[in-house]
Amino acid sequence: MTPRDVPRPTDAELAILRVIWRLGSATVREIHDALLQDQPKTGYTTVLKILQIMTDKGIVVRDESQRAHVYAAKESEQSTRGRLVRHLVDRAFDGSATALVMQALSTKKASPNELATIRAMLEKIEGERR
Amino acid sequence: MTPRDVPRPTDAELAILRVIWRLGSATVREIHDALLQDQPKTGYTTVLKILQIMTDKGIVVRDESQRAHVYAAKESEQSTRGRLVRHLVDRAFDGSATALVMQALSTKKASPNELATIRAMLEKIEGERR
DNA sequence: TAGAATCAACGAAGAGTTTCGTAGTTGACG
DNA sequence: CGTCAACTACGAAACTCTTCGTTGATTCTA
Repeated sequence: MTPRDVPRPTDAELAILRVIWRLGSATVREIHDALLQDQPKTGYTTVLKILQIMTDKGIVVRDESQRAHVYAAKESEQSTRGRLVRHLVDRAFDGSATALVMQALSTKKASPNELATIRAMLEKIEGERR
Repeated sequence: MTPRDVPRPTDAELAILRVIWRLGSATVREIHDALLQDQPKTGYTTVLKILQIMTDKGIVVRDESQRAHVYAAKESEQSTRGRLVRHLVDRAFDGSATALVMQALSTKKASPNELATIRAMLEKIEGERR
């Protein structure tokens, strides 16, 4: 029940997770095909193996009712992203999420639209504060 | 000259790097002592070994003029943080730094002071845009 | 129904990470 | 000058990650 015991996904696992999140759930074949659209050519059995490992780790759940097993993510994309951010903040930003935000803002240029989104988020937070 | 060939630091390497950044430069003994202040008890030779590996990787440079070698970071904290953020953005946020900013803002509560800092950064970016 | 295609499972190899014990060297000091 | 402390170097062990070949079972199809 606690998402704490789900380990952070590795890079290869995260690439697979992103496909699953996008599709909702998927078979090995579907994931493999989706990954082929991107740069790296990953073998079918490699994807299968990683999914089996992820099942052992509890990162995904497997529906075996069909011959082609269907995999789904156990944790939401939002929640996983949160854990990854928290880990980076702790490892490299002395626990300061603000420092990471500053870094991210200065690194990449955001569109006016995105800036407005961030601004709205700031106001929402400030609104909750008072 | 290009910072591109410097690999991203691993977790253990990053812990050491943070000490070096804080002190400017340091010997193995100084780093080891500093790390003992934190939770994990790491052996002296472990720290030494990782520093040797980091030297091979080009993450740090070593001054061997003294018996106790003095290590310094090759890349600034700012620059390394930038690379770590970029990596996470690419891996987990579809390349959208804004999405990561939103995630970081919603995850952690920032103080009014920090919010003001972020707001100032936003205005600076918007100022540059026009 | 026989052969082809598809699938999961398994094992193993190779690379990278982290840990630390041991050995050998250098310098300080009584 | 001999001993002790501090230091670097080396290598190995344990572990994880990633990759893929092989095997055997199931399903499709000509």
